[in-house]
Amino acid sequence: MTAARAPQGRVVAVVGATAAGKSDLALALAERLGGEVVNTDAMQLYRGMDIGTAKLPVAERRDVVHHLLDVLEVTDPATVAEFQGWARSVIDDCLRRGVTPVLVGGSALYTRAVLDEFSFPGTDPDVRARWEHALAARGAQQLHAELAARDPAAAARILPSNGRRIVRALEVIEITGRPFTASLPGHDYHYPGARQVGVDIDRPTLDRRIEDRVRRMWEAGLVEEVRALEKRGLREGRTADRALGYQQVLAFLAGEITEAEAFEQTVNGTRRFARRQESWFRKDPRVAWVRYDDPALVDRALAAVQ
RNA sequence: GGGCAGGUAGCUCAGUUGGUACGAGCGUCCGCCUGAAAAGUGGAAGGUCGGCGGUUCGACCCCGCCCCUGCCCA
Repeated sequence: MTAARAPQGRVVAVVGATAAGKSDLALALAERLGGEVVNTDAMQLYRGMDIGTAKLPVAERRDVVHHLLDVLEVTDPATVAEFQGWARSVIDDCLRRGVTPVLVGGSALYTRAVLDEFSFPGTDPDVRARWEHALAARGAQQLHAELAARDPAAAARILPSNGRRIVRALEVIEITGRPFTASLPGHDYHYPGARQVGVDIDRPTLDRRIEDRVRRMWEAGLVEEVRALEKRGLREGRTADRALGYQQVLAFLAGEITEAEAFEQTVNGTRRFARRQESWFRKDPRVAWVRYDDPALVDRALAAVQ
């Protein structure tokens, strides 16, 4: 898992906000480079979650090989650490074959975990469960105080209200016996030949495209898709049931909100998500940005990854 | 034409028996993020309190007129 052992070769990643046009650009780049697409989207990992995740239909993949789509059941939890392993073996295999892997996906943490030097301290279900119960029973403030006693540095960086991060910090400290690193590592590529292209799009246009896309999802039968997945255990999922669109349709099917509210909440939630994605990708100085509506989009992107 | 209710942040609304608007949610903007990340989190910026006049030391809150919205009666 060290940089020295990573096979040499070009690795391309297409990043940016949802609905900006990443999938199309990645497909075009893969065609031009004779490469293969590698999904880095947490939700497109799920089998059956097609409409709501805007997964590129097989018929539109133009004979380009796509990896890491449909590898999980909706009842399976998705985790970054596990994904990192899968993605790296796919990428390493591509590189050994002399093929350029083209990563695409909106999950920024997943992309970075694969592309950068990023190692995870491990996990222990029992330890985790114990801290989660402690969180439920005592509250985030109390646990934060406990974290402060064991690891002042981590406590200083994690807000007292952020229960999830507090639990993970306590878990890591307990299983490793060492302090928890509460901040992200620097921008060091695990793959020396890595290049990132970002699709740049203005907010008003993006907001419009998001609403249009969600409307098309509804017309394409998102509600039916969710109903079918519900029978396969979507509700019991740890990760899949949180996906935008799915989460809202589940609430609608449970009678908690109306269908119109589910639609609206999906649009708004997706817009908020897009903003989070942008703030994440924007701060990575290695990303070369290309305008979504540039007539020479593909050529410019190609030039940026040479 | 008359009556009633209302016109406070981009939106939906709180609020002050007259003393510098404690505003809230949503939205917007900015940020954080190491095994749930389409998740989880923090902060900031926004208001001549419909308009004009009057009363008052002082009005968003009182009075008058006007404008706008909704409902009711003619």
